[in-house]
Amino acid sequence: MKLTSKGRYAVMALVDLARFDGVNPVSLRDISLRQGISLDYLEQIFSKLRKKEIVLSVRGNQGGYVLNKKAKEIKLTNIFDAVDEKVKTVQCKKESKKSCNGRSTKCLTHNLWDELENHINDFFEKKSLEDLVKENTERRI
Amino acid sequence: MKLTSKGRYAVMALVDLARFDGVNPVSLRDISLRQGISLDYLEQIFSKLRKKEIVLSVRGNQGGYVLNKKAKEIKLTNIFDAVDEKVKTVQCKKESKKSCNGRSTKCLTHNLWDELENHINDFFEKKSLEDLVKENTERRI
DNA sequence: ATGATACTTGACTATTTTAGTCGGATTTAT
DNA sequence: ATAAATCCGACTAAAATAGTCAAGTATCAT
Repeated sequence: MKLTSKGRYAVMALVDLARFDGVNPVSLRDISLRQGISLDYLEQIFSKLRKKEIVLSVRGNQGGYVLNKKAKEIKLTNIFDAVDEKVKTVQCKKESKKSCNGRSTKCLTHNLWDELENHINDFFEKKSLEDLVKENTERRI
Repeated sequence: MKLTSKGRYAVMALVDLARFDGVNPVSLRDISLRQGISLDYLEQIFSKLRKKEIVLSVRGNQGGYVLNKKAKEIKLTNIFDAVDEKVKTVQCKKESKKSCNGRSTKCLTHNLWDELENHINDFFEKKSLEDLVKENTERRI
C-alpha cells in the first residue's frame, strides 16, 4: 500500500506553488530546483493539473503557473484525482453486483475494502492546500 | 495508492480459514477453491504467515493450517506486516533527520505523509480477524 | 508398505506499473 | 531575434507484481 511519486510530487509542487503564488507566475524550473523533482516529469504532472483546472498556465518568457482556485478550495482529493492517483483496494468495482455484493463466498472481505477506501478518502477530502501551507509556515516561526 | 493482491489475498484467506477453523486443519487447496486464489501463490503467502506465527501448519495427508492465535488477537496490521504489505507514503524514512525533518524546503509535506500513514495504520490496528468474521456471519442471517 | 495428500522451498518469468527521459513545437517578454 | 517558458507525444529502463514451476519432505489412511 504505497503512494506513488507522481501523487506525492503533485502535492509537493502545489504546496510550493501556493507558497510563492503572488504577482508573478511560478515557473516549473523553480519548483524543480526547490523540490528536487525532474522538470520533464513536472511538466507531465502540471499538464494534468491544468486540465483539471487546478492551475492556470502563462506561456512564454517569464511565464509559469498560478493557482486557479483558492488554496482553501483545493483538497488533496482534487489533486490526486487530477494525476490519476486513486485509492484502489480491490478490482471488482465494475463487476456485476450479483457476483460480488459481499454475500458470495469470494467477497467475504469486500466490505472491509470499501471501509478502507472510505477511511483514506476521508483524509484526502479534509485536507486542503491551505492547511498544508499554514501548517508549514506556522512551524517556521 | 493501492492495495496489492498479496495483502488482499492474505486477509481473504485468513478470514476463510477462521471461518472453517475447528477440529481439522484447513488445506490450502480448499481455500484456493473457495477464494479463487492460485494454490501456488497461497503457499508463498502462508509460508510467511507461518514464519510470523499467525498460523500453524500440519503436514501430511489431511493436513493444512490452523490459526495460531485467537481471531480477536490477529489484527490486520499483523497480517499485512507478515506478508510485507507496508504502508509507504515516502522513501526518506531512513535519511538523516537533518536533511528531512519537516523544516527543509524539500520536505514541506513530510508531516502530511506521516499523518496519512498513521491514519491508515490506525485502521489496520483496530480491525481484527474476529471483527471480519463476525461482520460477515451477521450479514448472512 | 505405499500411495495420495499436503506442506516446503527456491528459482524462474511474463506482465504491468512507475518514473522518468527525450525531442521538438509553440508562445511571449525583453 | 532570442531566451525562457509552456506544451505534447512517444519512448524506455527499472522495479514491482502476480504469479508459475519443479522438486522435495512429511504424514495419514488404507
